[in-house]
Amino acid sequence: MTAPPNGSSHDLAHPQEQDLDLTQVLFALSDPGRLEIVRQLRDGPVEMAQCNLADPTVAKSTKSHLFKVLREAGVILNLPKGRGRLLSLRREELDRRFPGLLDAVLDAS
Amino acid sequence: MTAPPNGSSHDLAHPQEQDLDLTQVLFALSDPGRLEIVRQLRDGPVEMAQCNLADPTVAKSTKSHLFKVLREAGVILNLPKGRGRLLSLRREELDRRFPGLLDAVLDAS
DNA sequence: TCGAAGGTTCAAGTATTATCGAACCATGAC
DNA sequence: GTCATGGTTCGATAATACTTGAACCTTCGA
Repeated sequence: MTAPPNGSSHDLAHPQEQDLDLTQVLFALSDPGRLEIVRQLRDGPVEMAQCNLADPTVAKSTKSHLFKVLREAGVILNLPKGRGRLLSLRREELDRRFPGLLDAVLDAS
Repeated sequence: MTAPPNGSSHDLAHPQEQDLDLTQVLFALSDPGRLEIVRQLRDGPVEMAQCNLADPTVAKSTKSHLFKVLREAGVILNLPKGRGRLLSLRREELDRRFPGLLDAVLDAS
């Protein structure tokens, strides 16, 4: 097969802005580990490999799961970049859909 | 025993403002049923007996549990009133502790 | 004092989530 | 190619959370 499947590259599913659900977003943010991740993305995209949790003992499959919950809730974007992945907050979409929510959470002590 | 235990009346525990935890609050709000309750308290205190869920089939013990989660997270106040209970949002405390959060959640579509 | 209304708590079963190792896949470096 | 790096997914198990009936408590009204 010489023809590449076109747009292959492990593409993960992201919900559309219109499908974002408030309770799902709140749930995604309601875990300390996931919240920690979100805070790290506050100032811009971060490569997953550089995105470390306070607890260094957590398995990589567990870490992957945390990202999955955030992605499926529509909180973050997880795109392929080189041999790794680039993570970013879906700020604009979240702000449009739930104005003030993300800032309130990020600003909270 | 003629002497009443003084301040008896089924007093439920409520966390202090300083002990409110963001992730716990977010978790409490991340359930559709609980969110529904919180919305009903938006415009002021409501007696529990008048606080009904969309789904009328839910058992009273289940309902009680929903209120418990909200209370233990510090989202609502649950005080005795007559033979029932009066529920209210802990608005001021939540606003002080997590500015903008409650409004963002309540205003969300 | 008795009964009914309104709620909490307990115990037990069910469902959902978290966690991890192992297997697997893609990319870039060589 | 081959190998190491970086991640995802799967399957299993542990931990949480949800749901409910039963038992119980308190308050109001008769």
